[in-house]
Amino acid sequence: MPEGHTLHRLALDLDAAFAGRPTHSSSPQGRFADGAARIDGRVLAGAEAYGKQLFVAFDGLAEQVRIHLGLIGGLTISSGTDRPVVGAVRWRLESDEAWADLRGATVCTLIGPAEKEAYVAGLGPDPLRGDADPDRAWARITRSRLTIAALLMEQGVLAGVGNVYRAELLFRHGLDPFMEGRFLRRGEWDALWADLVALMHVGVERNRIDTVRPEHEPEAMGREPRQDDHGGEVYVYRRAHLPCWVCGTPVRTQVLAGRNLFWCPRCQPRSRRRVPVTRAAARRPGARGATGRTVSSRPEASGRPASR
DNA sequence: GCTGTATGCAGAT
DNA sequence: TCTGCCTACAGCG
Repeated sequence: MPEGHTLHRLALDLDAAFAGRPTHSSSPQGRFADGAARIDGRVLAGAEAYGKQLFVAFDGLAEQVRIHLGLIGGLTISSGTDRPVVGAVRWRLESDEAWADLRGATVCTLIGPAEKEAYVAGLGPDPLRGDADPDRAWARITRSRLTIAALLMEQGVLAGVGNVYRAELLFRHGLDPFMEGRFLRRGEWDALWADLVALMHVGVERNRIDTVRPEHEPEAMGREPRQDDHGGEVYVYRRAHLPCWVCGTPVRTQVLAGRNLFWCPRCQPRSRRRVPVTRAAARRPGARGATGRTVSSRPEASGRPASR
């Protein structure tokens, strides 16, 4: 579920459902019992996302709830009076009209203002925030020897971009994921940032990730819409070995920095400025370039084929 | 019922 | 660079 657009959408939805209203908090699962007790009965002041972090403030309390959904966490908001506890609910937030359940988050805790400031300071610019300064990200990228694919997912470089947006963004701009950040041109970065801002705003509106251009939408191509848990229409994410919507070439996949990377080898041709195959990476059988710093010329020799 | 996988990240090694 | 965490769900038997 959670890339930056999910958290910003949740902040909006929490505000709409709870802001300005007295709330009741509990922790059926127990792991947020202390925090829930501190905020129980307070009026919710507002929710705010920064990258993949979600902060919830309450009237008369300097501390805020900090939530990070991790890979599998979810926060659902519902209305109505029938409110069964289903599964492991870390935090339940209720008003007279609405209720929200948090499950599976890696972080749900109360933090003070200084602590919040420290977390936010460690994040790169968030394309979904009006106060974002893309030059901060550019400064990191343009002097980095890491792959552009790895850099886009680095939260200290860019806040809120995850595995789907990074793969789709690189595809839309025809960029080799393995190109070193320092070889990205300023004009290319400006285009990437502008595209991210637009794509992620669409993500917030639709509450899903859609990245295909009008001419590649299912209706335009006469194909079935994507039917899986993501819902969104994408070019390469999780489409390994399937034909590229643009050129028909099978989409490729490879593990990079512990995550599955997807790209079209034809639409995103190899850059002469891609991360070189170092002697060490070539010699060591296990070397797979997991940091994004080095890359094996024969990923299938790594002992763990990407899939198939 | 079990296994594998997932839009993430921290901490150990 | 690897493992662990937390939950849900698809795919398998």
